[in-house]
Amino acid sequence: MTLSTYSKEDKIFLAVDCIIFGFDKEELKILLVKRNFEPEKGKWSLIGGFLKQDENLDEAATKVLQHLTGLNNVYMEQLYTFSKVDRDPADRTLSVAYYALIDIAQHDKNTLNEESAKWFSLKDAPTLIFDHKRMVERALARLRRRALTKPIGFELLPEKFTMRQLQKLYEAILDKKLDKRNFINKFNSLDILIKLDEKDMSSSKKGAYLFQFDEEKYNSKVDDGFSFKL
Amino acid sequence: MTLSTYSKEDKIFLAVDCIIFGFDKEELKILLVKRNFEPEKGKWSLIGGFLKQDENLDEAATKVLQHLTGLNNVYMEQLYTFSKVDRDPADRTLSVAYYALIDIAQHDKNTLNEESAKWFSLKDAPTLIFDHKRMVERALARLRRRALTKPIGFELLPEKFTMRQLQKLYEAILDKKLDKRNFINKFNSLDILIKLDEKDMSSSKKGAYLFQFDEEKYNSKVDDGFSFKL
DNA sequence: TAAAAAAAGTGTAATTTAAACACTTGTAAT
DNA sequence: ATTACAAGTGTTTAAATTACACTTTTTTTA
Repeated sequence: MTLSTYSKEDKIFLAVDCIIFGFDKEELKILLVKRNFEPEKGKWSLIGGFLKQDENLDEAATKVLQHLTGLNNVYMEQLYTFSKVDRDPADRTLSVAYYALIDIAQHDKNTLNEESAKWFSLKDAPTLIFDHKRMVERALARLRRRALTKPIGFELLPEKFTMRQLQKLYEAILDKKLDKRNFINKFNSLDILIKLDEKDMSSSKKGAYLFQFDEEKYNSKVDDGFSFKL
Repeated sequence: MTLSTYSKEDKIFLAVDCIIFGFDKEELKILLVKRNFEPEKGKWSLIGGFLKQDENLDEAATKVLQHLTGLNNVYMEQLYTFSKVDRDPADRTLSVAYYALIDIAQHDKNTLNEESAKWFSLKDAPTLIFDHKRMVERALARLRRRALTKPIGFELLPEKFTMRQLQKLYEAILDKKLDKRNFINKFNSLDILIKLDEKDMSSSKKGAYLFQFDEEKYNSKVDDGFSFKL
């Protein structure tokens, strides 16, 4: 076994691109950047980076996220690897797409200085470079499936949220109206939320109770065979 | 835009590895090969190959499958990209895993000469090189999910099959016993099978009617909003 | 200060879907 | 003619999902 074991094979550039989802009151948004290098400089793009020889993909994606948002501990999942030969006109490059869910509010403070990054609602996002549009579509499809089977919605909300906010979130993800009572009954039956004594007064005179995801309880229920299913 | 646009970035070897599933009467099997090059020469491995500069991943995976099984038009799906830095001791290599479903019977004829390839039932598969075991686990998990929401089971069966064979297949995939009547009722209600006038006499004196997947009907139902759900 | 407005909060009945369950039929072998 | 073996076939019960409307709380305004 020598250093040249695979020396007859091709080596290829590997990019990591992130679809960063946020949620803002009523709708899903994605975070895009104005590309500041060629090719396609100045066009809107997913945020990305290249994979280094000495890091794995999760690390590369984490780095990209950390760099743009200043956030660590972000929910993140590998999505798909895009490999069309001419997807990047500059050079042969594969891209491994990741998607991430962040609490848009937490992020806002940090990013205001980032001139080149901007949140777009999914509906009116600009034209994206390369195959990034396909990446977003695939990410959205994955998010929809995942949201029904894993409690990942909370990643998009502040730690404390009202049932109404939670419902609006799911309505945005699934792109359909849900029945208020059925939604609440469903979540109550799952029994993974903590009802706080605090109320959110920002959206009504009466105020709405705040809830929190009880991750510990969720985990122990999972250990006992429970599985989240909306 | 010059040829050296990305010249400061690293290039990396990219492998494609295939988890090939087959079904043999009662159980799921995977096709493995004895690796005939270093490192780990002589050990059991998934079948794989390297990605060339001028092909995309699907093409590379198709080539791998075609080469080993002699089959074209195989059901195949990209699974996940494995990137641990030291996953291949010989050199830094990423591997994009694909899984494929083939009719084991169709394949048998072609592969008998292939000395180094062998079918193993999932339970008693040998130790695999690198991270191939994880790949198989992930493929199996994906197959289980997929089989419940897409009519892909048929890819593992001959064109004509009995309801009992179909049931055994799903039992193998899901690793649990199913009720005969409920299973048949379910498939009948989906209304995507053609009942033939032929019988299979190989497993009983009475003989069992053969069925066929009606792909055309399925597709047109999908166009009308139908979705397969077992 | 009574009425209107605005969002929060709450339960039940109807429908649909999934699960449990056992006997009869047809044919070859003895 | 009897036995053995897998094929084939419906109904009942339970569980999950869906549809649906009024009351509460508090502020604003007439």
